[in-house]
Amino acid sequence: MDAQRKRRPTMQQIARIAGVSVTTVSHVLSGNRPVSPRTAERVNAVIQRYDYVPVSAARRLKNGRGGLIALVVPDLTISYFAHVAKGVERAAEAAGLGVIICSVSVNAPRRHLDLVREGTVDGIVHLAYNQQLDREIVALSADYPVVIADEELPDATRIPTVTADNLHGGRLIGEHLAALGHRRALVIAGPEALASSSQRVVGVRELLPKALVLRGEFSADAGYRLVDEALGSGLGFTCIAAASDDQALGALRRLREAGVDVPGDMSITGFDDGAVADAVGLTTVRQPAIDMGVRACELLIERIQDMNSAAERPASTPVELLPVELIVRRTTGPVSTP
Amino acid sequence: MDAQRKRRPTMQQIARIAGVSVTTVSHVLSGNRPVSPRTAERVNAVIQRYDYVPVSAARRLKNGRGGLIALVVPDLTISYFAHVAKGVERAAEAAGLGVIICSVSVNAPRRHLDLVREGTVDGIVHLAYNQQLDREIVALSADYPVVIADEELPDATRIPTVTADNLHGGRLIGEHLAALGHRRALVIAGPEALASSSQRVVGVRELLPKALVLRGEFSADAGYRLVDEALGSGLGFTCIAAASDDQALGALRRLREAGVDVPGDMSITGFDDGAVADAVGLTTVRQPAIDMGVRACELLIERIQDMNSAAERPASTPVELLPVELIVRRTTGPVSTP
DNA sequence: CCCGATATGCCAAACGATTTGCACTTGATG
DNA sequence: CATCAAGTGCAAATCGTTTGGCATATCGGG
Repeated sequence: MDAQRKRRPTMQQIARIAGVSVTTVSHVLSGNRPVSPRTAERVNAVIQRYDYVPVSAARRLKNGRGGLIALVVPDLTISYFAHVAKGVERAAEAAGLGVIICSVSVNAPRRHLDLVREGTVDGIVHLAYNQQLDREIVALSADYPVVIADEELPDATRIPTVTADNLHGGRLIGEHLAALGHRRALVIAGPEALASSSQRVVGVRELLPKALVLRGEFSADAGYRLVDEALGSGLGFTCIAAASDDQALGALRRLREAGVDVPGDMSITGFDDGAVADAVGLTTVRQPAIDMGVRACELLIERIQDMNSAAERPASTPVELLPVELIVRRTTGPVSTP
Repeated sequence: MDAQRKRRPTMQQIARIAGVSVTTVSHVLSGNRPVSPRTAERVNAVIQRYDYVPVSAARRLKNGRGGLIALVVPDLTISYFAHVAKGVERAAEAAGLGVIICSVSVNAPRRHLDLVREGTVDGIVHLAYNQQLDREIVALSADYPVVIADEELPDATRIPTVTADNLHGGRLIGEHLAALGHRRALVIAGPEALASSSQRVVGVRELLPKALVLRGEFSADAGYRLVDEALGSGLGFTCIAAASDDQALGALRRLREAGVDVPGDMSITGFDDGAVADAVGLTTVRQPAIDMGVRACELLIERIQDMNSAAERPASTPVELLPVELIVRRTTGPVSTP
């Protein structure tokens, strides 16, 4: 029957049907030049009727931009990142932009950088995490709009950056534990190279100077393993401050296996306030994930405009810090006095 | 200083520098015509040196495809969906395709459908959830490559679909609870219109025919509210089978508040086996989220090829069912005999 | 009723890569 | 030496939209 595949109408055809020129149709769509209401209405009617959508590739090819930005995420299954993504989407939508999200692939970590090079997107928000990419990001940012979120890159003073106030977050944890009478703490930190983790540790130690620090990934497994180590070594401590909720979860599991009562015998805190924190009643620091996404997106939009207007770029951009908040739940309590 | 913005090289320039024609450069890239190894190497060297990446818009404009597919998700912050996304990405990468992810926006739910209409992507995997979009999806699928995942759409027999074996999952729950001696159950179902939820309920009731069914969203809040209702009405039951982990979580919270011991006084099960399930020790049914993503992506790739070769399309496509698995943890136990 | 101001529409040239038909140069093969 | 095949170049058309230059219609004021 219809061996003829239904073809999407082109702007030419829309113009012909509406009885105007392509120029006019284009201007109805873009609003770049005034069009009489009557004409506009007629054109719009035809567009509706034929469900016409302009081919984005043509537009992009012609004027370099396509109204699409990308968010690059290490791993979407980490709920914290997913929330940042939500924020980016919200802000982008408000600005009339589309957002696409890409996880950085293990096999081809640079693939997503090409998205901006090849012009599929106008700019990217990069959730830093993978240090191996840092240099490339910095290099890329010289020629294309890039914004860093969640992590402060060393030697990247010229890239707009937004992170949580990790230092203050650490202090909040420290104050809370100290106020409960704790003095000897085990701090489970993230990878050393990450500024966010280091800042948190610094904050905690301001209030608990004697804290012992162990490092590991942000995962639950790492938390489990490190607590296992610490217990094995017979180190004495009455509380654990983890650098992420996931680590805290792993720690909790290990403690449960060891028959340690939380918070009776041991207090424990996380960082992030993801969904699991609420589920298990974990005391933690809430990072404003959604807000972070929103701000990052806004910064990117500015950046795109700046680079396009060929304006002078400032020599350095301050890092924007977002406020954090202590959420007290059921895993922290007064130090036990046997 | 450098008021001159650095411009990305065009294929023309690459060709000139390498001392060949554009034709040759293009063929080196596409492999569409044999090129001598020596020439290819020289061209590739230049491409490397200048970090050349072809403008994707031009390619897409010329030959209609761009090697990019989209995954449309209701809400990425639901960890189950994030895992499906991971699977899609994995399969796409294996096929040399790029993946972009978009959450369906509340304000502009149809925005992402335009991604395929406007040709930004070659096809989409749609995680169904939002019934209001169902019709549009069905309509869209007539002209563009679309695959449905996770949910079976009514009247959509011509759209390739992959879901978990929800019926069997329900049976597993039912068997497990029945084997523990439970007879009177409260089933917390999802929205009625969703086939996945209905299937789960049917499965449970095969083994526990007397089960009482309440419906609500898949969220924790809904679980909390429904259990609250059930307790208030003084309905007698010894176990709760929720249609999602989140609902189960809400239910658990309400039970804790009511001082009901789990699993001593009440057993409870979820569905999904997301990260939280492990964290709180919830007995649940594991859906193969990642596998689902992989299969959906593979189906989409087939579909894209089929539609492109203008082949006859089969009148209907069978729904592909993925196996599920019961994961027993700490929230289920033998019925209490007072 | 005429004239300039303003609003609106049309034409055609880009944008950058792909692809096709044809011609040409090699080096190898019979 | 004739022939063939593979490798390569050239020029041109194409994809669909945008946009600057130019032509025309419409309107108010004098």
